[in-house]
Amino acid sequence: MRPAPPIARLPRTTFREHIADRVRMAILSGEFAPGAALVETALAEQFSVSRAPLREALRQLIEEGLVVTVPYTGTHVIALAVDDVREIHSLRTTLEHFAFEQAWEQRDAAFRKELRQRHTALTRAVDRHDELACIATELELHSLVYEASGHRLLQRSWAGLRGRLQLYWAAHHRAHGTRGPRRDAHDSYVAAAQGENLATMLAEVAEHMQRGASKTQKFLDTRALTPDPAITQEA
Amino acid sequence: MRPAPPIARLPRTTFREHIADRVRMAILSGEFAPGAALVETALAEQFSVSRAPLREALRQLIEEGLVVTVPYTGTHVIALAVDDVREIHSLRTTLEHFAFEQAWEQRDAAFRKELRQRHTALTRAVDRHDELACIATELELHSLVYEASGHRLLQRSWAGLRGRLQLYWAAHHRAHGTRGPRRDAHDSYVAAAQGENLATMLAEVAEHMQRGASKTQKFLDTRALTPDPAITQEA
DNA sequence: TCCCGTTACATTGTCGACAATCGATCATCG
DNA sequence: CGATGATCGATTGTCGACAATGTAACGGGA
Repeated sequence: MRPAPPIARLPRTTFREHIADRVRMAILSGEFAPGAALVETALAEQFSVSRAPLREALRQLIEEGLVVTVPYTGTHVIALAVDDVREIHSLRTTLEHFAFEQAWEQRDAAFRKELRQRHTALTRAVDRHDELACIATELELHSLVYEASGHRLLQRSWAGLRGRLQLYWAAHHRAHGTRGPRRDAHDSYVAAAQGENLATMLAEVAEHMQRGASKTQKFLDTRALTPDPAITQEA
Repeated sequence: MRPAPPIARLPRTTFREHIADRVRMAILSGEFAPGAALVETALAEQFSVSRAPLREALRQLIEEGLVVTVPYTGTHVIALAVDDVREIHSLRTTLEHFAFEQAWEQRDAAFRKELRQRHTALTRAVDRHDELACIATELELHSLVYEASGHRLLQRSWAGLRGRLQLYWAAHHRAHGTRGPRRDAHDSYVAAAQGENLATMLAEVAEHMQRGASKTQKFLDTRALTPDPAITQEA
């Protein structure tokens, strides 16, 4: 019936979703630094909405693991601890292994094209020395395999991990000055993802994560990451 | 000062958490069947609270993936589709593999004792033909390795999976009459978990899940699971 | 009979105000 | 001077009412 516009949903109709996106972006970009207090009344006024939709947006971010709130006391952006970063890397390795196993046989021309496109976007961000774009494009590149897997539950788990990863990368960037990957850091990753040997790809993923973990460890040796252990995430 | 009661937190102080627990239990026990509409005003009156804390509780359940809500239209308990069940089994195999890898070296006497206790609880539930207790105790048994892994992020992913698994088992039970595992279904699982061969344990996990998946397939061949494809979960 | 516009109802979204609780500050007492 | 208790401010929790929206029933016309 329709001329088939690629609009799945009309523009966001509820404040809650819009605000959740805004606050999430503010947190992940570092505008709200880890450990910072998020006051509902202030945020509500800033976004020109009532506290009700703002609270629901915050509740969503709580479930995503980006903020924590203590009843009657306050809400804070989480401050990742050392163990959390280790957990991110280890679980991410497992999930991305699984994602490639699921997606391997479903790869097609569109997959390879999209892979190259996202890799190009990442490379350009590196060339531009645009750290924020580096984080975004690198996440996009790694997200592709999760999308290609067609595994919704896996994508859900990845989404929970992705937020923390972005949060950590942003913190790393602000603290360490630079964080982005070397220009050729993903060449072997992309090449393996287009190849025909799954085992090679899995090994590449493991090595890729290992590089990230060792860089993290080196970073952590110089400075502590969490100023206030009380704001850390809990189980 | 105190006689040291093991109270980490005083009794729940906010309605939101209490209500979230109540509604979640009602869904998982089948009191609110898959696809059923959850009306905020009705639930608010049922729990004798305002809609504000009830909505926040629902928002939490949405993030957990137990209910979906369409703006201005309605909220429904999700109805698992066939693919969802497959996804549950495949992702669960991956996560439980990873959990055993993480927990393997940390197993101690307390772990083995707890393992036997939970296995005994499950066996007794089977003997009692208490299907609800079967579901709960089997989940408890499998949860042990996630707890023992000490991996909070992994536990978070498992929590998201666990709810769906319980939901599916409950639906399976109501539809198929019986669902509980055979009395000896977990003997080899528990034995391997106490053994010294990690590879054996991982194989046992894979086989255990395979049994569940095949049982599911047999079940799905006889009757459809999702009456209304509109209420299914989305990415 | 079928189609379509209209209307009414049900449900969720949003708002502003008030209550409950927590943390810190300050006064008081030993 | 230190410790203890009360007070105050700040923040979140909760409430009831109203607005926006979607769905379905209803009625009119071809």
